Amino acid sequence: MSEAPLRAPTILDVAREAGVSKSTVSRVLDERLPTSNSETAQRVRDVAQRLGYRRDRFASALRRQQTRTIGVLVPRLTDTVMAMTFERIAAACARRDQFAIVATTDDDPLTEKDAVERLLDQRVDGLVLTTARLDDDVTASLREQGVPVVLALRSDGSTPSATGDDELGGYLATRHLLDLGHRRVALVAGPSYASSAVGRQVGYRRAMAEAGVTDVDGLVHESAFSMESGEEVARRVLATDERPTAVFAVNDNTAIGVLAAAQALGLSVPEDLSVVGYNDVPVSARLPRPLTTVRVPFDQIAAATLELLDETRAGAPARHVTVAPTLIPRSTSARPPA
Amino acid sequence: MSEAPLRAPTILDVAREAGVSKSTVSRVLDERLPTSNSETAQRVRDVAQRLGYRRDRFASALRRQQTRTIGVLVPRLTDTVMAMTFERIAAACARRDQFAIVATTDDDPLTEKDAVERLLDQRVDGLVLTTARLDDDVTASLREQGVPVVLALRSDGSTPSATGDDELGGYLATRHLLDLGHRRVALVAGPSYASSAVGRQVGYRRAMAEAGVTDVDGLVHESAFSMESGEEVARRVLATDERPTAVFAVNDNTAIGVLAAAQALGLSVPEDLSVVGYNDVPVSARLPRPLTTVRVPFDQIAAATLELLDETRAGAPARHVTVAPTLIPRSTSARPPA
DNA sequence: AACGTTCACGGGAACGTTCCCATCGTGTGT
DNA sequence: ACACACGATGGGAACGTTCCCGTGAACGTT
Repeated sequence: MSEAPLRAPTILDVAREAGVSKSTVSRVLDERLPTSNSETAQRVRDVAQRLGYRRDRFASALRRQQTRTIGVLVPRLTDTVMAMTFERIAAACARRDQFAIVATTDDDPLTEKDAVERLLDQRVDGLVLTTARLDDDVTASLREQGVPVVLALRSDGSTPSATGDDELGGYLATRHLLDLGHRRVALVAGPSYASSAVGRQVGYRRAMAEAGVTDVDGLVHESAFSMESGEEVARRVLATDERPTAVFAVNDNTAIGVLAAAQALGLSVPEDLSVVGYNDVPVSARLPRPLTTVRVPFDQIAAATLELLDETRAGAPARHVTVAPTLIPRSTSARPPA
Repeated sequence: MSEAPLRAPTILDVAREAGVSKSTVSRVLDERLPTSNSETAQRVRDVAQRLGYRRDRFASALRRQQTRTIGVLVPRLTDTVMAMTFERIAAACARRDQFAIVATTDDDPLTEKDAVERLLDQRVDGLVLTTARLDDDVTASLREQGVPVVLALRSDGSTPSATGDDELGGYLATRHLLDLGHRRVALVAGPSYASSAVGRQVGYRRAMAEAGVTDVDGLVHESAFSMESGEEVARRVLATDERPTAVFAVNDNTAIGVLAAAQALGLSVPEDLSVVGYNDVPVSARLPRPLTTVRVPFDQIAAATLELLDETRAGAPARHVTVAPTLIPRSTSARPPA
């Protein structure tokens, strides 16, 4: 039998109770102004606290014309990389008293259009896209509408972006395999519309060239980012006569697919085949055979993303932040068979 | 050099352009009213479309006193089960012109308090909790505040809830192993504060009792829901003399941990040990040894959740919806060693 | 033809906040 | 003692929408 308060207390209730005007309350409670410690301010804060006042962000947003909410677009949240990225962005938002909302595109341009609309309907102050395609134009159309946009994880060359250094990561992964003595190192590459996949491939090629392996085209196999396609591609690649002794997969999902294919073909890892993934998603460390992979500092990317968004809103020129990944050697990489 | 419109068009712009009053525009565009096809209505809609009018949900929410936004609380999004659940809830929301926002608790009561506050700050119309503990009181305190709350995936006995039939699922999983001829079937149970874990254990015990295995207490081992704790528990359990020939793990993560432990101990699956998981997260089908598991219809749960939220808002008495899971046999379960 | 009923429409207040501006009291310098 | 500046305060308009209510036109009934 709790008596629910019929109406949430407003700034007027606080004002009346504290014996000041609503303007004063508004000023005291304005988080953007320097906090005053005058007697009045103290009293107002006390009263607000006591009444359980909480600002109506809708009234506030209506007047201020900004919502302190940013929208994040991801292909899907069941992709752990995307879930991690969003989680970190949301946490970074919380720290700066903002809020992050998310919508999924399912990698489909039509769904993406729709998702963008739904985020804009929420009147977000800015948009973070993790879905950028090199062949895409959503960012252009958004910029035309005056919506601040920043890319995370991927870049498109023009829009401000915060990404891992994919070329370095690709280089490190490949170099690790080369250092173990492998020469026939295959790349299960990602789709060419994703800058991250392209970058990793560039790193791979650089490492291979450095090691004197010049003819790599036959070793590079495009795939999607998924486990399914990783498995499918690997089944083909590993069935050939000139089977590679190691595979660098564009991400952990793909690597897991490769591992499944190896298992199915009766190859043991790492004795017959070394595998390196990318991203270090949580499951990677817990696979029956813990996966050698490249760890990306997602929280640095998240933090940078929000800073870039601020800059963009302030009209600064586009800037590109990249953070360095590190190789995490585990049990799926070893010397090649003799 | 695109000339960004300085100001988004408002209802007044539409009214002026269409030669009617703002009231009329508001009525025509009110999605809750039956859509009129009068000439005026047509014209207003055309103009709105042409000007690119989009309703300011902040002004709207301020006046209507409801936001068409619901808040979802999950432990973490990197848990694929939670990501799936949220994705389905968000999709169901989109279908009914609502929006779902999410906050994470990291399974920590303090963080949870904070997350709830942040969702309430967003003035959500209702809250969905996937974090309910049987020993908890957040729901009570929320109800006192007059916030509509429903539970998903877990229940607490009193709050309205939409869950899978965990007892049935536990029964199916265990029965599957028993039918294969196993008798020493261990349960890596989940934490006792989660109704889902408790339900699965009840189902397990029922199946075991039916099969005439009476003394199961020594076969039940509590764990958290994580891969880590699955591995840790399994390392202990599988090292004993009276080693079980099969393990039913409370969820897929735990099962993956069990698989890792088996690998580490040199046991091959399913020859030496059968393993069954729960939830059928995407990775399960793609493990080197695809995991036998129990599939939960998450979209039915999501849809039911939103219906329950409506009911709760309307003041209906608490109702509990459970949906039936199905067993998905894959490669980690087989007859016990002879 | 007078009347009541229905309906579409418009004016204006309200939602809760912010912010511009005017007012007032205090302190400072001359 | 006076002019002036400055800081704290309060009144009121504004943000864009919804919704109550009043007006008048159209229609049907007697």
